[in-house]
Amino acid sequence: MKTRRTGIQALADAAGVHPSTVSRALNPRTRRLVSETVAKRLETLARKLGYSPDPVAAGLRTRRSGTVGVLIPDIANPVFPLILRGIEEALAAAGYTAIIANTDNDPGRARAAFARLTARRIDGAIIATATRRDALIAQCLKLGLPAVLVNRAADGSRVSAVVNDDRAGIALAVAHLAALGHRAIGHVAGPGNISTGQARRAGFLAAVKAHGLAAAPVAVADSYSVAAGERACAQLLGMGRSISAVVAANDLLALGCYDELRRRGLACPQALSITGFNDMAFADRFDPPLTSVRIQHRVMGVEAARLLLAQIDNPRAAAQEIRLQPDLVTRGSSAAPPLGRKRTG
Amino acid sequence: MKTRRTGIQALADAAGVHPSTVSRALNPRTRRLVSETVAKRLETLARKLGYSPDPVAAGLRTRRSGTVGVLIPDIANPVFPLILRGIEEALAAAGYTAIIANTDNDPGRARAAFARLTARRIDGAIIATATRRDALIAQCLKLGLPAVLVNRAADGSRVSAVVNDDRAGIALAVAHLAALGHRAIGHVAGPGNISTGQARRAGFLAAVKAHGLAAAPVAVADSYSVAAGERACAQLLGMGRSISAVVAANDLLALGCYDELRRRGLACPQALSITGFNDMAFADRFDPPLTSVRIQHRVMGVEAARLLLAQIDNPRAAAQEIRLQPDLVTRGSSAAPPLGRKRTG
DNA sequence: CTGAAAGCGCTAACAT
DNA sequence: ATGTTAGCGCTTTCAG
Repeated sequence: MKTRRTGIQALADAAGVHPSTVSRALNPRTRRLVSETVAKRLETLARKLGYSPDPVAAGLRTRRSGTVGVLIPDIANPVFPLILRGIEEALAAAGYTAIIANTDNDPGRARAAFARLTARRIDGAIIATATRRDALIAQCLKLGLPAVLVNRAADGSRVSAVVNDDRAGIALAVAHLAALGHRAIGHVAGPGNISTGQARRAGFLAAVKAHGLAAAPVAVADSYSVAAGERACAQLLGMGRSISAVVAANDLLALGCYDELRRRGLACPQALSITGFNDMAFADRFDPPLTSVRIQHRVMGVEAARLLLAQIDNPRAAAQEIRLQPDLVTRGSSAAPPLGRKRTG
Repeated sequence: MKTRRTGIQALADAAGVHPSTVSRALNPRTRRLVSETVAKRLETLARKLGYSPDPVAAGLRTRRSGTVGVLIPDIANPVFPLILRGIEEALAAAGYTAIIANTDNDPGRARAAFARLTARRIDGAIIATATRRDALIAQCLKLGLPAVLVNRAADGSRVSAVVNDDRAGIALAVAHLAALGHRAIGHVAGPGNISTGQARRAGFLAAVKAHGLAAAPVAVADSYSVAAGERACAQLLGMGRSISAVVAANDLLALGCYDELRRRGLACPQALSITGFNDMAFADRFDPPLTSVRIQHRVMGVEAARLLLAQIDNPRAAAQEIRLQPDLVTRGSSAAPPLGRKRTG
């Protein structure tokens, strides 16, 4: 004996009007089509009967699901929960629901996740997994599905994106180290096929040059992970170049550097200074506390959601890029270089 | 001129059969109602035309959305992303999609989030936000909505839950400290209205008694956060009881203890040992590395999803509780007590 | 301003 | 084994 959920029909009966009138009255967009008195009455009645519209049924008709897909490379990376918060906040305020999918940095999983999302008729996608030339982006474009990239951009800006000013961020780190007296700085770069990896690397080289610093060796990590950071750091230190600091392209890579230093019995920051990027949660708790480029995680999410909603409203609007300014949080992992230039190779 | 998405009708036309035949052929559950030859043909055709069924439209008819709501208290707490992974994995394998909602530990937000989820016609809910007597649980019961609690349980087991064996976990921590020689141990407890807070506290007192240890002061934190841990730790140390170790009810609280110790100029573990609970990501990176009770995050999520799916299939099945066994990860925050009994109050 | 009627894409009785 | 016929709950022409 399941009591039938009160639908638009029940309301119409109770109010003695036609269902379509109810629909019009309760939908903000069409409310003005109905007389004020009736609208008011229906609203009261709706509250009394505990009526709530069914967005799914409505979506079948309007071809709008009120949902947005969010692709995240790795939810265990503490940067993303914060971005998510911003996204959900802005989306919820507009009556939208986020459907989150993890890709584990795996293009295959990403494709599968994306397929499930489109099957669910998402109205748009926020993509945090983008590589510089990403198949998913091409697909969104082809499908005419509104999409916004977050944190990472793609080559050729055919799609909107909210990113950090990576070059500026890295410049802050390099300037900080230079001010401490470092003259030879290395870089553990992120993957070259991801915009942040590429931009931070370019930013690093530019900053080093701007400060007139010495040889600046670079080792590229093959993913944003602690293990990859450790490997890249080993490679960097194995180049036989004397450096007194390492700028890592993100915090996980920086932690990998910690590990490699420990393995070699080198103290941070006494032997080598390390800086990270993202200022992830608990970065201040690490040993040593990590100097890192702080980004506006939450704002990034909020802006991405805004951009997407705007694009859903007006699909033909031009793509735009929002670039957020980071700042530097100085902590214990960076200090003046050892006095005698130290050979670390 | 948007090319109309190929629907079941288009397929039917192309194959020269009736739409319902297509439906039957493509739905695993009804596939056996249709002749093998036709089924095969339709499958091929579907692939060729790039047809994919619309679960939303189907759901309108079947009253099943294929979605599950997941309520998380705080996605920035690193325990939850890991649980989520397990949930999504198991759900995706069954063709279900998770819709995640953050409540920020706020009952008001929880209610709102829950309302949005039910409006979306979720088939069930996984609740990680439960207090011991939770309004949401009552509501699920009333609505007949399948629900499973994860990590936290509720009083009275009217609903299924997947939890840790908290008493066993705390017992491991106490046993470890006792083995190191600690005779006076304090506890920073979690909120009393959350099952984990209550169970770990009870487990602590039981373990202390079982080991024949001395007076065991307890301070209760009003939330699972670093700040609350710091306050509770201050309270604990202010009781004027001499203790040499603190068992914290979770890792964030343990970090709060770190802060309070630092404020007082007390070294951990030299002056006071600290243990946490959850073994959150990066606990091994803290200063000092945190001894913590490790829980089976991912398994917890997987089992919760399983339980929920079973309940969706058979809504009248009895509630059951799965209790997972934790173990202890020993790190630098716990050591033998100082030789002369130290007065910390 | 409101009612009537059609239909979004699919599934589920009920035929046949 | 397949076709017929409704209809899920809502929105949207089109009339009046």
